[in-house]
Amino acid sequence: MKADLFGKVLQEMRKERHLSQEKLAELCELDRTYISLLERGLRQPTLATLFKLAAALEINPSELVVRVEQKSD
Amino acid sequence: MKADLFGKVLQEMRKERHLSQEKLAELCELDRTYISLLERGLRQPTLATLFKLAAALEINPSELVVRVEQKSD
DNA sequence: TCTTATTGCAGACTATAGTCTGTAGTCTAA
DNA sequence: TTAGACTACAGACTATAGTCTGCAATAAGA
Repeated sequence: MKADLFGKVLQEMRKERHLSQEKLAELCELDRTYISLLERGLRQPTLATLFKLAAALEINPSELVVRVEQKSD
Repeated sequence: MKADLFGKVLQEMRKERHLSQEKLAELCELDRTYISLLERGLRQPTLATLFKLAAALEINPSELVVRVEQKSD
């Protein structure tokens, strides 16, 4: 699994929902700069963080993972 | 998301495959004691670790997450 | 018994997830 | 020009993921 795939998925999902990094961070109670790190592939979320992000994006956590898998092909 | 759900799923999947913690650890290049910590809900894997575990269990990472979601209900 | 396989668990450690503060760059609208 | 919204990024920090070593407990089989 390439390190930056999740970041790309996260950014796509966030932009589709017209959310700023700051607004997303607020929704999932994470730091704004950490969202930036995730999107740039400089951090890997834990499973608990994945669930928080998915909830904020109103998507199933597993669906987020599916999108990462699809990018792996 | 309750902290120990993933651990239960992991243990179920491992036992279905008749793998010891040690063998699973070897397959995904993680420490045996860490598998134990995961199964007991004392650690949360990162996304990268989730992918490693799924590969060792010969299952899609997203399918692992689906099982955690199902336990959340 | 004894041995082997398996797992829990403690303790000390290293690597990285996640926070906090601040600065600078870009873009858009007034 | 300037002000506001957005983001990249640096640095120093705290919390937790993940490793390593070793010991104790249990169960199953010779």
